Amino acid sequence: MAAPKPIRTRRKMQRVTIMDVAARAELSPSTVSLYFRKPDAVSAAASEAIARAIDALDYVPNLMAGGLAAASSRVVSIIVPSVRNAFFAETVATLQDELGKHRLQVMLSHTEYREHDEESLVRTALSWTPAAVVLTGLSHSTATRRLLRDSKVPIVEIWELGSPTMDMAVGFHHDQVGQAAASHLVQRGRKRLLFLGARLHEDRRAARRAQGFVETARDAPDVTADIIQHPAPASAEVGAMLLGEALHRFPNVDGIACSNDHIALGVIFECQRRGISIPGRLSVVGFGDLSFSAAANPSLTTIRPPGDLIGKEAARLIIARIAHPDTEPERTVIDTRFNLLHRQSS
Amino acid sequence: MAAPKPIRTRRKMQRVTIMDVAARAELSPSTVSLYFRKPDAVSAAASEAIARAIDALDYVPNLMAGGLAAASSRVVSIIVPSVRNAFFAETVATLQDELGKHRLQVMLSHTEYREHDEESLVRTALSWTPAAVVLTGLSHSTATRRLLRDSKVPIVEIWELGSPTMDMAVGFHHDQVGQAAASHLVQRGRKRLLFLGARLHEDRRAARRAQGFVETARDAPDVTADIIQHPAPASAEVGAMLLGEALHRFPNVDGIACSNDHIALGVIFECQRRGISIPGRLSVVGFGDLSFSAAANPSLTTIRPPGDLIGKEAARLIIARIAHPDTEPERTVIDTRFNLLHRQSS
DNA sequence: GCTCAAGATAATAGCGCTATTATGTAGCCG
DNA sequence: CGGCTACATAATAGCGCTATTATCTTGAGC
Repeated sequence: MAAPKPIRTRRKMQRVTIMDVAARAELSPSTVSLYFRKPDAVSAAASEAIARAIDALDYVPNLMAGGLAAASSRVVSIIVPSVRNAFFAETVATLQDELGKHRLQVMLSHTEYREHDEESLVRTALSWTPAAVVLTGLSHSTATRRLLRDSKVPIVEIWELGSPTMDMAVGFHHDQVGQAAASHLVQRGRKRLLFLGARLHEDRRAARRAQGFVETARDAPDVTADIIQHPAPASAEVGAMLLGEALHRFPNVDGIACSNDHIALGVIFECQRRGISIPGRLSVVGFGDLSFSAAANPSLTTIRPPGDLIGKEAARLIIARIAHPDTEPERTVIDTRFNLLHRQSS
Repeated sequence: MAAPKPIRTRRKMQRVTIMDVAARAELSPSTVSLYFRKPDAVSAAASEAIARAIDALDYVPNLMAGGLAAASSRVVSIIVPSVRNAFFAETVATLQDELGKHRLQVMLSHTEYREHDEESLVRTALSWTPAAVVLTGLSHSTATRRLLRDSKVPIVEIWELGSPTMDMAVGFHHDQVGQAAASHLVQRGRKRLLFLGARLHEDRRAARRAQGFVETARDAPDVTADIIQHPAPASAEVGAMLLGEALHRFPNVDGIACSNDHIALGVIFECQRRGISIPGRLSVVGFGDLSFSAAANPSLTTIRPPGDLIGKEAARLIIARIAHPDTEPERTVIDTRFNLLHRQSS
């Protein structure tokens, strides 16, 4: 019962491999591999021959093979609620730019604010043995935490600070944002305050800003504060609607903080239409310092979250961690703070 | 000279592999692999045993190993100028959502409007043997084209139509946008037209809109048209500045088209400050229909590019192509068109 | 001239999975 | 009840690269 030698017709890819390059350069595959990984270890003559061969053959390395062999990859997986949101877009873009300088690739996923989706996204992310994982916010399921912990991959949580942190974190305290807005309005002599918020049930960070706002406001003498919200995503139209509701329910409102500048812009537009003077009768504070905020009429007082800085710092932490894979990882928390930009609307 | 048998101490990863799962489920690795790739081919009993094993071991598949073995991956590489730009953010987000439904991952890269960077980005993209590559626009270097052609990977060019197309394309004609804006203003009886543009030297598509605008405008009797531009990225502030320059150089201007809504918003704000009536003395048309445009005061007439539709259609094409890898690929060009939204500003 | 270290290059054995082929096992037919 | 098919499972050989070790080449030092 002699086992017949099976003839395998494995699809022999026509792909140009490191072996082809080596053959053409009259060197071994090892040397070509070294050329990519540690160029300094290869002689000038060999380097040139390899470069010529690569060029002639139009060689494209196979990073999956490399990653498999090295049990690592230069992929950073980023999970944000949505890149449609200008805040996260800014951070993702900055991360992308900074990581790109170190030949790290960005793999992007959205939760669309559905937190329970995060686990499967993390699972897929880990399937690529990424160099790092970036998550938005601090609330993650137990399963997600376990997955990430077991993987031993560097983790950066962005855009929110508080407890507990998994590994590294870069962001700021959203309740402090609300506090800053409230303090500002109180300082301007406002007494009847409102927080106008969009999608607070899904956007935990906005909800924390709202909470910080009312708590601080209510600590001030003779000041009252409430929250008015709308379930739709933030837009100027929602802002206009919310102002209508605010005036209806609290006719003597004189200070408004908004969950972001889209809402605030809608408030400004609606006030123009209704002939309500800003900041004469009403002070308005936004959040975001979006592209239009400084140019608005009146220009919008707002709180600027440093989306770019968050991206930069997160990238810096990742790169530093990758550079020293052996040293005991250090838990790092970076508070980027935020800026209140006082303009005409308050 | 007997060769000593070398003892390899290859780092034996502690990673849970398909073999561990197989052992626990008392099945072969092949069957476990089949369970992932073709679940229907595995018996119910086996499936259950495998599922239990996966759960117990917290198995995370290694997609790099899988991709290497299968000579393919479920990664779609997307290259856009910048995700900071709301247009591309919208498309990227939609692509991400649609592709995600089919378990396709998005790898994202930015050119930052530096077209000569595209080649190296494409090169890296191809290193992942992606399922498809999505590029913005139609102008690519010869080397980029060759790389992509040789790779035989499905390609979708988005956000611009014209010649020549590499494989599939989804977008619209930007010169037609300019034409539509010009026709609209001419119809409204405007005679002294201007196109206000930001970063036209880098943003080819905006430049084509500008060109289409002046060409169409100048065909109309008694109508004159010019372009005023600024090298900075589009923002309301730049819009305000451009309006200042426009009034200075062409005091009798009565119709303005903008390279995007940020510019247009700046124009509106600046007109408010200067007491210039819109649309009484000046008609304004934007591009983009950004979040604030409908709520502006006056609401902004603008041309809406279907960023979400572009993403949806691109995803559809990719998914269709992947589903039929054998059939001869069909060159597809989808013209999504665009909408002129007539509002108060014109 | 010989030794030895440093610098280059090469040989080898996987990384964890999939595709392909092979084998086993019922179920059905005549 | 032998043979044949359909279905389920298993065995095997890579995919293209990297990490590790081994070997070869210089050139310095004495």
